[in-house]
Amino acid sequence: MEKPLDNTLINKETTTAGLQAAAFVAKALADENRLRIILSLTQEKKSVSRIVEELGISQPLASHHLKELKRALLVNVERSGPFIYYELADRRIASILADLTGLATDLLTNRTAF
Amino acid sequence: MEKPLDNTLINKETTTAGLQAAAFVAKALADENRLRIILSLTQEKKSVSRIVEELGISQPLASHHLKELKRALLVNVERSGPFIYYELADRRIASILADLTGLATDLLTNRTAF
DNA sequence: CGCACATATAAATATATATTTATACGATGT
DNA sequence: ACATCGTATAAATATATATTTATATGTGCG
Repeated sequence: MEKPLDNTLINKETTTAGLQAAAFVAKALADENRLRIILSLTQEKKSVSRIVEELGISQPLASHHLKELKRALLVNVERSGPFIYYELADRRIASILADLTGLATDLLTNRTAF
Repeated sequence: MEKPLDNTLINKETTTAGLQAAAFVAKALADENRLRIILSLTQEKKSVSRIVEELGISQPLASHHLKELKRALLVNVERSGPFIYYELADRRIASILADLTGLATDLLTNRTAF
């Protein structure tokens, strides 16, 4: 009997598909307003109007960025009466954002690990 | 005596500057070719021609993406004779790429943590 | 010096993306 | 049914970015 391949043990990040997926998601992270939305959704699920007032951006702009986040599968959407609530689709999103912010902050202040 | 503020204890990712920095770096991650370069540089520092042959992209294209990575402070550059070597500027870059790829792969295959 | 190689830059093009303004859609209450 | 609120979509514009092709710069060697 041959040992069956276990996909979870094949380095995901080495594959073309993996990097393609990563780039796809990274594009959704490559905008400050979307990062602000993600950070805001870290606390709890929120309606569009709530996000609009918290971030101080126009409603269509918020709507557009939420659409992008949804396209990248980073948020889930749920309707409740007239409100539409957005929530993060995965806990790791907040964690990756924190890591990214830590790295970026250090890079921009000359503090590097190597 | 007042307790002095310790910046390392103020959540970096909550500040506007932090998110700005994160978006700036995320932009550099938002391209598959650049992610392939980063992944390739995870192993060791490499010359442009080496990257070109490993990735199978044109030399000017590699040069352009390397310039972007440098602009985002993700790589350091070093000249040795006619060769120019690029290396990752920080160990966390590879780790964040791995996390991102893991998340993205799971999102695109419907496997979510929440 | 002149040639070959490694890399960068320039120019041209195509495509994508962010933002604003205006409008449409959908749900609720009267 | 109508008015209103919450949200989405459309259209217009501006800006950025990826890629290709052509050319320049820089280094080392005969």
